[in-house]
Amino acid sequence: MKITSRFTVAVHTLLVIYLFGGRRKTTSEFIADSVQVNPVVIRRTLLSLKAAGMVEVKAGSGGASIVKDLNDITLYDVYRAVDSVEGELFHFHEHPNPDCPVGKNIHALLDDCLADAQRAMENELKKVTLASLAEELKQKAGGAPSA
Amino acid sequence: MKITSRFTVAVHTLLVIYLFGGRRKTTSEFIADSVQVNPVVIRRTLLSLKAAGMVEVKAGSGGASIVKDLNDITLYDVYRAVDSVEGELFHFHEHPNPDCPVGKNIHALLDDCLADAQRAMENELKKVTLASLAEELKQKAGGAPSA
DNA sequence: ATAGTTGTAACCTTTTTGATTACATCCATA
DNA sequence: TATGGATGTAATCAAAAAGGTTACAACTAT
Repeated sequence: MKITSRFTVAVHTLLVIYLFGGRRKTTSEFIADSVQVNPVVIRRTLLSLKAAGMVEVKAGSGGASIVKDLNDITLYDVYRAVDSVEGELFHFHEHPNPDCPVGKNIHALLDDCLADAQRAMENELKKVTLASLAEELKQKAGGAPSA
Repeated sequence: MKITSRFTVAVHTLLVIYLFGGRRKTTSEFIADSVQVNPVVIRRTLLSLKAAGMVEVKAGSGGASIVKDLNDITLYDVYRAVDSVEGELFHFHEHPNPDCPVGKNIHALLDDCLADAQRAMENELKKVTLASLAEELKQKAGGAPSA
């Protein structure tokens, strides 16, 4: 199975707000047009990012803005903010037979390994800040985006 | 989202065959009783493990046996054998708007990071051999399992 | 007041998993 | 060589999760 696209949608959302913030009113509809999903999906994403203290959303008048230093937001933070993985990454079969020596011990045998693997993945996400992505984006997109 | 339990089921299956091989006929039903899933699920698992060259299954008479040195089987090999993750671990939103500087570049920005994260997770799985798990299992289960 | 937005519930569809049933095929052996 | 126990595999089913979509109340700048 794959990790939900909420994660990449959320990163995309932050980058749109960053790049267009100030020059445009970054409404859910505007962002949705860049991500190409339903505006409600973006609103839900913004709620998560707001709960994580990354953005602020103007209720009636519209528009989102970033309220945390992008140097202090890693991909891992975004990944967590939108609950990309609920608890454990690996899905265990739930009722191994406790009357079998394998069934009785399989959890003890695997839990640590699997947790290590998950942690290794998450630690990679911690290495990347939104600031570095934003910087790279600016270079790729050229100094003055127009779309 | 979570990675399919096929993975932990497959590891469990191999360990049952290892621990009881020789003393019992490890049929799909016997293994299913330890894992606590439907025997057909085990048969499908065994087909995957067979295709990966890890086990041999006696068609008519029944029973599976391990045909590869457990030192040469890592958790990663099992993970691959049962297609735990099909391609990319992270699910990307599929149609970002190419007319937006963010939509146009989001893939280029994230693909490497996400691939690194996935690779880090998989590399952890490569560190663990079935032989080490089997050894640990023997210790935990005591020298002479009876169930 | 109004027009444009957000917050949020409700519902639907699609996809994926795994459970289950069913049965043809296979094979050791009695 | 008939048979009983297994496997291989297709066909369904149901449950869970993710997104898409509609709808609308509440909010706010003007």
